[in-house]
Amino acid sequence: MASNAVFAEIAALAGDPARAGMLHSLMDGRALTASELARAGGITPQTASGHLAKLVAAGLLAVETQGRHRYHRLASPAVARMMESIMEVASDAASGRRPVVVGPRDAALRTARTCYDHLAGRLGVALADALVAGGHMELGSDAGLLTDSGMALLGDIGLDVEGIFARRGKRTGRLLCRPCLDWSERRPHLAGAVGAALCAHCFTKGWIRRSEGTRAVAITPKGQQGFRDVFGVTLG
Amino acid sequence: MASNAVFAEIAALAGDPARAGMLHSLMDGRALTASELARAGGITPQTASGHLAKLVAAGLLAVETQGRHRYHRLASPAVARMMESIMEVASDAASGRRPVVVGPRDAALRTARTCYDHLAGRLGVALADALVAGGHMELGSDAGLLTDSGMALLGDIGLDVEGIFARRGKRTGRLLCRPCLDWSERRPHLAGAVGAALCAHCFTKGWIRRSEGTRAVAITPKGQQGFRDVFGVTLG
DNA sequence: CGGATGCTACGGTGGAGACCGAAGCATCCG
DNA sequence: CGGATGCTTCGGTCTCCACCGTAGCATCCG
Repeated sequence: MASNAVFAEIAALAGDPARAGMLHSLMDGRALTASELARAGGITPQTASGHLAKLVAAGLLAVETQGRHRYHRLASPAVARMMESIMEVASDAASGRRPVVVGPRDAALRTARTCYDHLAGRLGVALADALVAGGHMELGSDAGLLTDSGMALLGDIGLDVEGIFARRGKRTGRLLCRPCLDWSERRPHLAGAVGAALCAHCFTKGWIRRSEGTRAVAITPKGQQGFRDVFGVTLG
Repeated sequence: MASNAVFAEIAALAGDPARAGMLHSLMDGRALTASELARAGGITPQTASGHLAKLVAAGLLAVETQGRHRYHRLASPAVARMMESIMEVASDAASGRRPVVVGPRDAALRTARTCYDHLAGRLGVALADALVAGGHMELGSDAGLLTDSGMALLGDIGLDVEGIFARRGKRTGRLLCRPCLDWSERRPHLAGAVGAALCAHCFTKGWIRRSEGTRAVAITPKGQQGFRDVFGVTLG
């Protein structure tokens, strides 16, 4: 089968430490310049340039030139899903070998971070738990479902729920949640179209703010209040 | 982050052509001997032995010794999901470059095959379509949902629907479908716990039969009738 | 226009690992 | 017991590719 060669090629591209580091740093959905990615991969710009050319040629990354900068981002949600699924296996492997030692530097990441286009970490898991507990969502290992009350709740805080379904859900209404295993909490959180919309909404409402040069996000005072009032979620 | 190294290691393991071939041949969920896998990877047994040792050590494969044979299988559904997601990206990449040339040898595979633990190919897609058309299932890009009538339908043909939920769906009932993009049809089909149960049921009922040494499955005359009567699905 | 910055192209070096042949160990069978 | 089969270990070869230094091209800025 010819598809086997392409499969191996894609996996091998993700399998180099430097490239993996670059891809990893793009998992928050933003676009970064070649220099920033070189730093993320721990290599010189000229080496990174070669790697980035390969990744773009293979369709893993999309690139956009802006002046003398070249901004790279993940080419599609499919690439992000691939990364997530590899992380899941890697997480299983790592936990099987060692009792999961993580440094204190990861504290911010563990509290709240973006995972491509949705929220992860303790915040992401807590939100998912709250939605389930409140009867707003059902979440299994393979799929998630937004209930009528969940649709109403998200509509109340100003989310354009119908718009999400119109854009992404071609053949049905109201589901389109997707569980995404959290590597730090080892519990599913809310991904998919609904997760992405909720995350974007938190940014525009000023509930969370990106931290410089990391996937971690900071919860603003306004966010503390919002998460408590709407979802009953309080994070230390 | 230390997790980055593990990530790269896992991806690199999948990124070698020989190992990719072996993993690919295990995607039907069966367990194969080291010799069979060597043939699948196009390498000698002694080379395969080294590869398999690495894959087992990394937790991608599980191994069971039976006499002088060592049977290897995918270690978990997570590994299968990882493979699928890489295939999805590879499929995107390949289709973007070439107009997708597939040989006639793949005809059987395109008609019906197993995808780890569920059905794929024209049969898999047709079943998913039929379930959606009949109002038995809703299927979005991120998730799927079995409706009440779908539960009844599967119960009628003798599927232990409640048992599935008891075993796999810890926190909810009735969803647990998962869409899985079909690389030949480029359409979602039915995966997840429900897809696995349906596939297993088709085997035990004698509707489909494995072909020797391939992921393709043959539809028996009994199956032709069953698929037509229950789902209204007819395949050439 | 001239210097600084961001990125890419080229050439050479070094190391990792995929591969096989030969040989050794366990298991099955007559 | 002795030959055959399945699998693994060891040693050596060879190819591939990640890496960087140097240099060149485009863009921005004073």
